[in-house]
Amino acid sequence: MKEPKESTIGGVARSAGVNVETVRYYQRMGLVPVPKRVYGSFREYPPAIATRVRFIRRAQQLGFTLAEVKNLLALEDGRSCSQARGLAAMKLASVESRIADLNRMRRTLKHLIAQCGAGGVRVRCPIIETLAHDIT
Amino acid sequence: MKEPKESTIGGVARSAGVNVETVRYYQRMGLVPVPKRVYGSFREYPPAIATRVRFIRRAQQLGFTLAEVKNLLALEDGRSCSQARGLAAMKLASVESRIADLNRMRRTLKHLIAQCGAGGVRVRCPIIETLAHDIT
DNA sequence: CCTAAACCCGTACACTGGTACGGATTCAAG
DNA sequence: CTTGAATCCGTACCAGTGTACGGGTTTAGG
Repeated sequence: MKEPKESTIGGVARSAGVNVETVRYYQRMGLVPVPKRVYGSFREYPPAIATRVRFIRRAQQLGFTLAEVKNLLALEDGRSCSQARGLAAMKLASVESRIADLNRMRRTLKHLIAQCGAGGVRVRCPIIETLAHDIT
Repeated sequence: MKEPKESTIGGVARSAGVNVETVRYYQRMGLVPVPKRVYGSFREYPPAIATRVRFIRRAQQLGFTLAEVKNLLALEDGRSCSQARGLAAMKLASVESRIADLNRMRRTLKHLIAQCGAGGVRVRCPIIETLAHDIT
């Protein structure tokens, strides 16, 4: 048994780049289903589960909490398309607002870096000065 | 004593829109200085501290952890401008990468919403279908 | 068939970012 | 001067997101 089989929890974890315990945690949180045991005692994980775990990680990296991810995932089991659409629209709005914030941050940082590079020796570093006051 | 004085921890908290305990927490974490007591027993908070707390909150909203914020704030005490510049450049890179991720998410969400609105009744909602597979 | 490696499951612990509490002290308005 | 609010400080607790551990079971390579 060199490496865990794809269809086991270990295979899922490896394939999604997370700890086995993390997968189990997501199961406890209701973010991924717990598959049935087949022929014995090990559970059989279909490929969709690894996909789902990867999705969860991506969403987290973008700043969504597990609770929010759970809502996103609920779309999958959702009855109505319009419900899903509404949820997606809300997510879109929050994503766009995040982007706007980050763009402001980005502009400021670029500005600061440019100033810092341009000006010769000053009494205070412009980055230092500005950060102390406002960065939006 | 209708409202706390500006120069007290309560004033700082109110002015920055956070809990007094949060300010104290930031002090423990070394994110804001603990001013000296003057004439007695209450500490005297200069306006810069409220400014700093507001900065911390803004940075947090943009997804920076307190540890990262601490690095940002270290610029203020930093010796060399070039050091500050390097740090700012790293932050800029991470901000830009976040923006790129979010833009991908945004495009996908928009696409999904459009599809959902356009197509009539389908077997499966396109949002649901797509989320299950990839959203990047 | 034997044995190491993986699974299973429950529980405990860890780290972040706070929030709450309680007793002692201090301030300031009436 | 009294009294209620605010400060100070230490400590304890909370939720979120995992990670570690330990003992029992199952699997599969040799």
